[in-house]
Amino acid sequence: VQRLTVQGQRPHKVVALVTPGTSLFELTVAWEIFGRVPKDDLGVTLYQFILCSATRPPLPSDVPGISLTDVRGLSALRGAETVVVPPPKLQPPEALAALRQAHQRGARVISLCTGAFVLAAAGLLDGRTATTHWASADAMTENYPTTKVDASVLYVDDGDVITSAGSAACADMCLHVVRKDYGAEVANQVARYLVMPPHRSGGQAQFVDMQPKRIDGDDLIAATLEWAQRNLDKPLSVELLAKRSAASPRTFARRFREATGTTPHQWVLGRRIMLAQRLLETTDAPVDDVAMQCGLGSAANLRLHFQRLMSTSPTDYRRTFQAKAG
DNA sequence: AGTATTGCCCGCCACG
DNA sequence: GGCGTGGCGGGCAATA
Repeated sequence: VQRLTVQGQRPHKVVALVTPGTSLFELTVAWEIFGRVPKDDLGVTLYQFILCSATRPPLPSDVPGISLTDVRGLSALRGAETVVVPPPKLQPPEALAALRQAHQRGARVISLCTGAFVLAAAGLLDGRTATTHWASADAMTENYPTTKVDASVLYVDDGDVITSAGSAACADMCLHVVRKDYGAEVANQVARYLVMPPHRSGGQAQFVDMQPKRIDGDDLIAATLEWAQRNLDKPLSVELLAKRSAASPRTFARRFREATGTTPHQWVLGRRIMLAQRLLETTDAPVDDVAMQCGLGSAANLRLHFQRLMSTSPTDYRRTFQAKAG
């Protein structure tokens, strides 16, 4: 099915399917990331965000005293490019039918937390991999045996259907969607504005991507990044990285920015500081040694960048961390 | 802390 | 003419 989004056609229409008792936390996370923040260079919003329901407003939410008033009917799903489904788990049959119809028409459907049960009830998760809140993972496996439930990840991207795990993971997933729609740079801007990490630290696979990997040159960049990550102590000039990616420095820098949202040098710098953090936390190595091991050359240089990115000095960072740990 | 030098990066343009 | 690439140079951040 062809995605309805056309390059350059803005804003992308996001419709949240709500019901009495809708969970405000997840709904407002989606609203912040899609509805409020993303803007292009001219300050124009990149998403249009509206609510619709099978029930006429006002709809009570899960928070006492707060209800939803500006809610349209199910027909609003007809123009949706993306449908957002927050908890609770249950929706009336006509909502399920409308959801199914929107999906068949080509809309992307994304669920937040236990909203995945609504997708499952509509049959959208049959034979697919999905995730939901860990506390409900067993219930989902029992009720929908053809769905493979992976409770260990933040979200599962199956292309036209994306599911996210509990509460805060919704933010990671929504950010992932922004990245897919408008690129890493816009996503990073949103993350920075909301003061959340652009991608959770840790490095291990925290989301499952069922989409076929792109086969173009981005794989070469990815491989180079991985290599650079493991060799942070060595000099990592743009020229060197470009050579490893079999591209000219200029082209490499361009592709790099498209893929990561930053420049090569800034990315390397960020990784080096992350490594310094780890070394400061887990070893007693002198600051000079830490600086050498993460490729920053000298303690003075490490201090400079550490201060700028972390707003503390390396020794202070180590002290507070060790005080907490010990 | 101040200075010199290196290297980055981004706009611009030519080329295929 | 559109599109992606590669090279150049000015301005400036990063390093020595």
